Amino acid sequence: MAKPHFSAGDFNCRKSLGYLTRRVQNLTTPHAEAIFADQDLSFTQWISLMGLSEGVAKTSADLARHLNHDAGATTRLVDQLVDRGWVKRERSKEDRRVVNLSLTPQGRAMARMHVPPIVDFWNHITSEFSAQETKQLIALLTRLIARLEAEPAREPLVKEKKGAMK
Amino acid sequence: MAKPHFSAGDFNCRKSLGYLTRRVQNLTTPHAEAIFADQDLSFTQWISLMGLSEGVAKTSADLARHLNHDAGATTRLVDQLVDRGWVKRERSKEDRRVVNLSLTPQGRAMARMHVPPIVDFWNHITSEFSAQETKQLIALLTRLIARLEAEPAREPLVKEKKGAMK
DNA sequence: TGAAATTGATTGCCTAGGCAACCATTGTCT
DNA sequence: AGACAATGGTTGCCTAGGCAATCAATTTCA
Repeated sequence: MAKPHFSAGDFNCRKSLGYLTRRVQNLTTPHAEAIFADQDLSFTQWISLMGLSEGVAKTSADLARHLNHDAGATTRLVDQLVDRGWVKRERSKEDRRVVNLSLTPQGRAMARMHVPPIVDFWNHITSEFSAQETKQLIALLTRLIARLEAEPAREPLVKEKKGAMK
Repeated sequence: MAKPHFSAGDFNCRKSLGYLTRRVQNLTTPHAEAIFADQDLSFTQWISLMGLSEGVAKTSADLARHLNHDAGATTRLVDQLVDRGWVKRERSKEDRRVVNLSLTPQGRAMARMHVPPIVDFWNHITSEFSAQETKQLIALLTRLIARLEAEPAREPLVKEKKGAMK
């Protein structure tokens, strides 16, 4: 194992991956949400449709993991998508616990329709990056994700907090 | 302006920066929160203390921008930090609208105390990265952030959504 | 085989955070 | 100076999402 890259002693958030990735998220999300502000679907809903569209998720549980949402929240999210006729629920034949989700033609159209403004935004933001740099960034993030996915998602073992929340 | 890096036609979320950065966030946040699960402060509270500690934020409005939170939510967040004796509010002399925030010694200790486990986590995750690669990733993210900060945070101009939310 | 643990999904309940209205203060433009 | 816009902060209200309990189905393992 190589020398660690970060040390607590001279910690500087501006050089920490946690801070930087979070900051990217905090800066981009408002722009993405603005794109959906006058549409009849939210950014989160669009992400869900895209997740189904691209095969990243096939069930509610997939979607929950994908969005890092609670299972309950995801059920309600899917409810909305079903209500609007964008998603279809179908009890699985192989494993009767799972409910398979699929996009309706309208859902598919709704997902695809909002891709261009998002792509435009990112092209705008990365306009000063070279092709090489963009590629590098994508590759590094992909490796980081692979490493994180290998890491067991540890759940909060101790439910009680130290101090009373009151 | 160079050739754009992304196109809507052959969109693939696994190669999109929005998807990748969001995924990093979704995968890391649970780990970070697990670190605070048995403590008497939350991850968000710790981030706030760190923001004050590192001078990234000096006021409630700063903190709101920093966390990408609503001003109201931030007021209540600060309330909690003040109640616990970690943060002090002080009306500014120069601009009597602003309330300057500062860490108490306890607040400073609380912030610093939780740095090591976070750093350990990131060292663990990046253990297979070379020093060069880590540096590169940090540099690219930093440039991305600079570009995003230059971009005006567009607010939702049209308040009404297209379809009735009901 | 059968008991226990695991997983998927749903629901009720509760909290963190978004939205809007509000006031005070400051900056800007004429 | 005075009107108007912009900013900082607080509060009430509401919603999205977290937690826990529950049930059904499946897997694991003694």
